[in-house]
Amino acid sequence: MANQFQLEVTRGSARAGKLVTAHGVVETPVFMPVGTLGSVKGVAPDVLEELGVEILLGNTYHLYLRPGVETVRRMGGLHGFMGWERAILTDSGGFQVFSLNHLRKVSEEGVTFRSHLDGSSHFFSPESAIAAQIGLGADIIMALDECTEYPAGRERARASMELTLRWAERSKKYFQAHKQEVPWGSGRVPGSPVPRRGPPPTDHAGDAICTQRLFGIVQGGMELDLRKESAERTVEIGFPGYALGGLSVGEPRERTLEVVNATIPHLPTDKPRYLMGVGTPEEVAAYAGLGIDMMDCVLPTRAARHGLLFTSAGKVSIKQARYANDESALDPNCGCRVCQRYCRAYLRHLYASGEVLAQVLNTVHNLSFYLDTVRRVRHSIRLGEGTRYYPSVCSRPKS
RNA sequence: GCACAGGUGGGUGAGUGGUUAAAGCCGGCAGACUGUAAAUCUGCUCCUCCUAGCGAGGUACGAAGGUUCGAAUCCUUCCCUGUGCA
Repeated sequence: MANQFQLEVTRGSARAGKLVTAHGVVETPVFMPVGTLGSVKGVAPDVLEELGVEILLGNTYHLYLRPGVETVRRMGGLHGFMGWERAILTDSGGFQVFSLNHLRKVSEEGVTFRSHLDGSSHFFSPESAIAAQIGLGADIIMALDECTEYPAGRERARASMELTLRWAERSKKYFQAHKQEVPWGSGRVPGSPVPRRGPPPTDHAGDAICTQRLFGIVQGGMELDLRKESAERTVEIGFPGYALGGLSVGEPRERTLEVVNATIPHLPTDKPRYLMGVGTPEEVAAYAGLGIDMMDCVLPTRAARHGLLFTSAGKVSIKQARYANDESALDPNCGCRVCQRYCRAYLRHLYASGEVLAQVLNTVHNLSFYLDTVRRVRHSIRLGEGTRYYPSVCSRPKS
C-alpha cells in the first residue's frame, strides 16, 4: 500500500524505517538532495539514481514561476517532466516567505510575492500552494507555512506560529477536497525515456487512491514552549508526517538542537519526522540519531559548486593553492566515482578554470558523502552499533 | 625617414596639474555558504615598520631632465610600440 511509514527499528532515540511511496520505497533516516527547479544542479537524474538517491526535493514557488504548474502537470507531473521515477517531495513556498523577505508581503489570506525573475506579482494562499503541489504531483507535499525569521521576538514567534496553524488547517482542508486530482504516471510523452507505469492504484471499489500525502509543519521560533504547542496543535489537525520548520535560519547550532529536542517528544512515533533545511554531514547524522527521519539541505550541492567538499577528514576547500600539486584522492575513504578516479590537483584545476565539470564532480562527491553518511547511520541503527555514526550535533569536524 | 596614435600597478583599462598608492574589470590569495533570488557573496592583493590605524616611512604611471608650492597629468630630449605614407 502506497504512502505508509513503516517504523522498523528503534534504538534509543534513533529509528529506522521505510517510507513507502508510489514511486518507490525510501529507507529512513533519509537525506533528500534539493532539486529546486526540477534539477539537482549539476547532476542528471540518472546519476542521482546511481548514487542511490531515493527521494528528491523540488520547489513549488520556482516551478510555479517557470515553467508553470500546468506545463508540468500535463507531462505527468514532476516525475514525468524530469524523468525521475523515484519519490519526490515538494516544498510549499513557505521558505520563500522567509528568504524573499524583500519581495513578499504576508497577510492572513496568504503571501504576495514579487517574482525574482521579472518582478511580476503572484499570490500564494494555503489553498493555491496545495493546488500547485497537486499539479506537480510529488509524493509528499508540504502545507504552506510561514518560516519564522531569526531572531524573532516571542510575540512575533507566537503570531507566526498561529498563522502557520491556521494555514495548516486550510491546507489540509483543501487537500482533502482535491487530492484525487493528482496526476498519475510518468510516461506521458511519446518517446519518453521513462517507461510508463501501471495504472493508478485503486481501492477494492476500483476508485483511484491518492498517492500523495500532505505533511504539516511545526513552527514556534526558538521558544521551546511554543514549539511544544505548535507540535501538539499540528498533530491535532492530523497529518501523515510532521516537519520541523523555521530552523537553520541563522540561529546558533545549539539553539537548533534545543528546539529539535524540545519538539520531537510531542510528535507521534509512528509518523515520519522531517527536519527541514539541515545540515552538515555531522548534523545530519546526529539528528538521525535523535529520531529525525527525513532531512534536506542545499549545503552539499551549493557548497560543491563553491568548491567546498565534505570528506571523512573534514572539510576540504578544493580551491586552495595547497592542492595545486596534490596527487591524492579527494577522500581516500570515499568510494564514490570521483574519489576513485580523480586527484585533488585535477579537481582544483577544474574549479580554478571555471569548468562546468568541477561543479558536476564536486556535487557528485558531496552527495555521495551525504548519502554514505546516512546509509551508515541507518545500518548502525539497524545493527545496534551504538552512536559511533551519529555523534553529537555540536561536535566540530576536523578541517 | 616622415606623419599621426600611444606607452599607467600580474593583465586589461580609467585618470590629463592638487583628498591618487592611483577607479573598474580580470587574474591571484583567503573566507562564507544549512526547507537554493547563490556556477554566488565578502575581504585582501607595491615594499618596510609599528601602538595594526581611513597609522608612519619608502618606492611607483617607458627613461632622463625641466616648469610648478605641488606632476601619472604641462615642457624638452631620448627609448619603445602600432598605423599610414615614402
